[in-house]
Parts: sequence; structure tokens; C-alpha cells
Amino acid sequence: MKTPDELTELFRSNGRKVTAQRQCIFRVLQGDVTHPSAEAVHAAASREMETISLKTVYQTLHDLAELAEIASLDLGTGMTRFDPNVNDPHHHLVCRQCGSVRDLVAPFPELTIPDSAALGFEVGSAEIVFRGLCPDCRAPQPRRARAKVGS
Amino acid sequence: MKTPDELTELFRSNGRKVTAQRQCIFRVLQGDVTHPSAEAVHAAASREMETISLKTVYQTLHDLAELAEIASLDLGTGMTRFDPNVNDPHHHLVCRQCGSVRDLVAPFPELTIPDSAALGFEVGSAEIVFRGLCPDCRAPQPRRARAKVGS
DNA sequence: CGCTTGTCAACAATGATTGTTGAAAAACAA
DNA sequence: TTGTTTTTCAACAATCATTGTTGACAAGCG
Repeated sequence: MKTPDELTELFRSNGRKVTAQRQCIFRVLQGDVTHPSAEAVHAAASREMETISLKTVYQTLHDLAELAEIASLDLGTGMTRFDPNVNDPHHHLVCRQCGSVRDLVAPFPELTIPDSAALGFEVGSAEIVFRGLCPDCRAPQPRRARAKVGS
Repeated sequence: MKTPDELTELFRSNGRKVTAQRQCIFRVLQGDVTHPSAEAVHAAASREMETISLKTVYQTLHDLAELAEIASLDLGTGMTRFDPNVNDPHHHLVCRQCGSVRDLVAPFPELTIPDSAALGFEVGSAEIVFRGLCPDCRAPQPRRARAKVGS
């Protein structure tokens, strides 16, 4: 994702208007590695602008996705997640327990399909989703446990 | 997925009751390669039993998934898709246009993560989703076109 | 055959996301 | 700066997939 200033430029040059709300969202997304949901972005933005509406957040996220400045991901966690990292190709680790997402930076084989197997499909992209348990959900806190553990 | 008769056995031995509705759903799923949504299963089942409710379909699909007789997939098409093929491991081709899903039977590298990259994540499984255009959406019918084409 | 318990179907409810609308603010030109 | 046009904002209400609730009913078991 570009910087807030660059995004402001980009939005203007695309005929979109740049409002305080949008710049707030730009800042919130900047460097966010948590793959936030729209709700999470809204919560973070609300800390700066109490009046910002969830609808506005959705709208701006869609705009950013349309301009390919963020990626919108459906990782099976029940809500769309947004990823500001669109510069280096990567895959995702998803925690089955808490739904947290981490980028997996290890490069993977090209994942091209033997044409014989594609059977007429024209394949554009491939994503790998690794599912498992994040460090936090993997083991209960040895002491100072602060929530229920396991199933 | 097992045969309807085997599923009847399995359900009984698990303390679940087997009703005409469930057997109807068993039959509908049998050999279905379209990765149907719950709605699609309901539509197919309704052809045999007009009164079957969508809720019952959801319930039975969840039961089957719990017994690992079908897989429930979130492939980003807006609804959960169900896959009766749980015998041979495979991945999926998803059409961006119409949402149709096809199994990809080509075996893939084990997709294990270099432990250094997992960063504490305990990885249980990996899925690959290939996105592109299915043969039908790829090219308009040369003649006898029967629906609107393209965007 | 009768009892117990799970299941059915018809609701209503949820949660994520999108549509609508009048008011307000951004961009642009003079 | 001011006026004009167009987009965006925020507060609704609506939608879609999915799940919760409940009383009637049927499956399984003795």
C-alpha cells in the first residue's frame, strides 16, 4: 500500500474526493499487519474520529481494493479481511481458533497447473491458505491464564 | 462420501436418527461434483421432497461435515460450498465469474512450511485455491448464445 | 406397543454487508 | 475567495446466508 499522501494523490487523480475520514482510514491501514476486518478498521478509525461510520469504512476499503492498494481476502473467518501488503506476493496462515492471520513470506513453487489438469479452466491466480493454531492459541498461558482454554 | 446405506448405519451408530429427509439429502449429495451450496442442495432435495426445509438441509450438512463425510469449503463465493469428495486429497479451481468449482486432481508438493517461516504457528492443513475462468465463462458461445455474455 | 429422545418445519433473529437519502463537504473554475 | 457541481457522509433500513427457538412429530429402542 502506498503512503497516505500518495493515496491522496491517487484518489484525486481518479476523480475521487479525499476527505478527513478517508485519510484517517489510510493512516489506520498503514503498516497494519493484522489483516483487519472492516469492523476492526472501523474500531481503529473511531479512536481518531468518533463519528466515522462503518459504511464509510466499507466504501473506502472497496475503493482501495479497486485501486489494488489493498487486497480483500475471504479466509473463511466469517468476514472479509483486508491486507495492505500488496507489494510482495505471499500466502496466509490462519488460526482456526481465534481467526488471526499472518503473512507467510516463504516463496512457494510457482503453482502452475499442468494444462492437462486444468480442463479448459483459464487460471489467473493461486492462493494457499495454511490453517492451524497461532502461538497464542496453541498453548494455554502457563500462569496468569486470563480466559477459557481449549474447546 | 459413503453410500446412503452406509451413512444410515453411521448416523445410527452415532446416536443420530435417520429420517426420510436425511436419506434424501444423502442421495442428492451422492456423486455430486458441483460443490453445491446449502441452497443448491435444498433445491435438489426439494425436487424429491417438496416440504423439506432449508434448516434441515443445513443441519444435515453440518452433521455430515462433523462426521467428515463431506467437506465444507469457504471459497469466497459468498456461501459455504459442500464437497462430498473427501477420499482423495485435492484442491479447487474457482471461477471468478460464475462461482463454479472444480476439483483439481493433480497432486501437489506437500506444502510444508519451513519451520523458520511458521513462526510458532502449528500448521494443520493447507488448501490451494486457483481462481480463473471456467470454460463456459471463458468464451461466449459462438452461436446459439442463450444468455447475456461477459460483463 | 409405548416411551424417550432427536428431528422437523415454520417461524424469528443474527451478523456481515449493501442500498437509500438528504445534508454537508471537496474539487474546480472564475 | 466565492459559487457551482459532484462526491461523500452518516443515519437509517434492507439484504443475504446462516443460526436460534419451539411445539408437534417420528425414529429408535426395549
